[in-house]
Amino acid sequence: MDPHLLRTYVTVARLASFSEAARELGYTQSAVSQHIAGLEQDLGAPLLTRRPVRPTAAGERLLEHAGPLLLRLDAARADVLRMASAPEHGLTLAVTPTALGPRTVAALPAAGVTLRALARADIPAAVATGAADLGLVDGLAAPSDPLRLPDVAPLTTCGVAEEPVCVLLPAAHPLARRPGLRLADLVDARWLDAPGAGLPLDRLHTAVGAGGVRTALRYEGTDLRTLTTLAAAGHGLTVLPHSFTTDVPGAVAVPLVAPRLVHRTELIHGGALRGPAAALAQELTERHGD
Amino acid sequence: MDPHLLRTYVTVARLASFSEAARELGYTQSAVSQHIAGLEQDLGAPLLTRRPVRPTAAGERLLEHAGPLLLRLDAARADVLRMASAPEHGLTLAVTPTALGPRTVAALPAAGVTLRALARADIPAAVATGAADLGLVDGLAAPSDPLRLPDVAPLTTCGVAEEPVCVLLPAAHPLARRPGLRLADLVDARWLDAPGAGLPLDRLHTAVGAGGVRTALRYEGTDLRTLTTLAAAGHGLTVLPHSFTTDVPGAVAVPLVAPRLVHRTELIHGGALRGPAAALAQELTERHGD
DNA sequence: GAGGTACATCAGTGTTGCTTATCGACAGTG
DNA sequence: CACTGTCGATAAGCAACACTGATGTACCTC
Repeated sequence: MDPHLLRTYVTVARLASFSEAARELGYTQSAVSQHIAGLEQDLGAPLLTRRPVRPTAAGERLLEHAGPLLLRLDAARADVLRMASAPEHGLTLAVTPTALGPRTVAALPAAGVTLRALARADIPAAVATGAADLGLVDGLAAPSDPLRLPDVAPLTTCGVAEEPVCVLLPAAHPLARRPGLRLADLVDARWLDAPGAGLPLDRLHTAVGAGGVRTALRYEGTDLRTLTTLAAAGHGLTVLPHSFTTDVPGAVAVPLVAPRLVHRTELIHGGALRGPAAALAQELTERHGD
Repeated sequence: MDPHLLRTYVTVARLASFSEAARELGYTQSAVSQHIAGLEQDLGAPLLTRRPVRPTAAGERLLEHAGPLLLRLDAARADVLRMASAPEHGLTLAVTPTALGPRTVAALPAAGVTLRALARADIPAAVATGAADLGLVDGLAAPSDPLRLPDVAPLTTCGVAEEPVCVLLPAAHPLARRPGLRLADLVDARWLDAPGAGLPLDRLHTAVGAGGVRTALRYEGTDLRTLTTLAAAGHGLTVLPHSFTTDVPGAVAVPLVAPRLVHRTELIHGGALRGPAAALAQELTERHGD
């Protein structure tokens, strides 16, 4: 199970071609063929069907393992390398759109910051591999409850903010006048599924049961403005942290009172914080404590 | 970053000796020395001090990565190998002491089961590497909230039981007559820290703040009877699922009403369930649903 | 300072892992 | 139905690698 073999395996599976994978990896087609043969012999089972090239059942399973495995490997290498190298001057911050609340924005230093918006699931990986110095992830959680993050590497997380979550309803919605909403009131509603821009709905799923959250429209972009516009136009409900629900024309934000969920933002970083990253982390965490 | 090099690195670090590690791994001392040198050259930083042999700062960091990494690697190999081999007859179940509630015990088949009691953190690893067919892990969580498990491999989890948690108090304790307890009532109390037998206290930590849960006595065994005896004798409080708190002489169990936590048990398994493992998993999950 | 222990280094060698070259299987084409 | 191009498997050759065994060197003990 040499990582090199694993790497060629995943590229072969991705490209569905031995020769293409060889080109991409800088090997000859022969070498790739031998890699796969070696892996299959090592594991005692065929991993790919040939012609067309497609993973077998065992191959599918291996693919599920291989991604995180190679990611961790990269993360480990990057992490140790980072310790030896000098601290850079710039500061790169990996964030989700909804993780950048007003308080966080205020804490950013005046210059020298690069913001990198990523999907929620990619932020730990970015921090682990050193693509970002710090990460800000957000999500729904029970009050003072840590978020569930994929652990690609030994990372440190600490909460930096918690605020109420609101349901964004069109102004004309029958429930828009309510002071607070229970999720149970909304079993018949349709939701906006916007994994890139909004908050993930899976937390609502677990709270209300699998069938309870039905999605009306899926938005694959990362723009919050679009999301709120869609919500105002009645294409579906969405949940957002309170500070993101002010000034949305045509829509009303009603706090979600049950289940007791908060919008939680966590700062995540690798081992040793140095330079401007340390200062920002200090700034962000000192108020919240947690 | 060859896994072989990583493996010799961790054994050298563990044994604090090149020669000892060589003996354990079946290499010559020379080979081990070359492995470490290769790794250090690859990463561009010394990983170990010699005489005495001890990890450097970068080495410590690498150690944190190496364990999970090698574990995942083993898990991947075992998982794929399992798909190719025939299903065995026996059924091995990895459990924590408090995960085996009365309903779970009732569902076990009459014969052919091996129970393996492990530390909470080792159960995912055992299931991932195939040391056990199924795992039962428990812990404290918000109602209908999944547990936080270390992800060593792509595993499937599903809830099988939730029940109230109780605080076990000596019968003479001033709060023993209360119908229910809030964690806030217990800020002055001392706790039993029993990671092997009882439930982990870290969940209480997050609920009440870092300083709020102070431990009086640490018990490193895995025997629940000892734990309840210690609690009854006033050596500290402990939290247990309700069904484990009946018939404890000299102690009274009072439900914990705030924060809203339940004792949750989850079944965890690898990819494809076959043979008796599938039957048991079916039996355990069909009632609870989740 | 002699002896012992423990890690580093060097030379030698068998194995591995790659490349080039060739083959067989298959699909599209005239 | 042969012709041709593509794709993966296989064979042979060669260079690099990863071991072993022997030797070197630092440090600790007595």
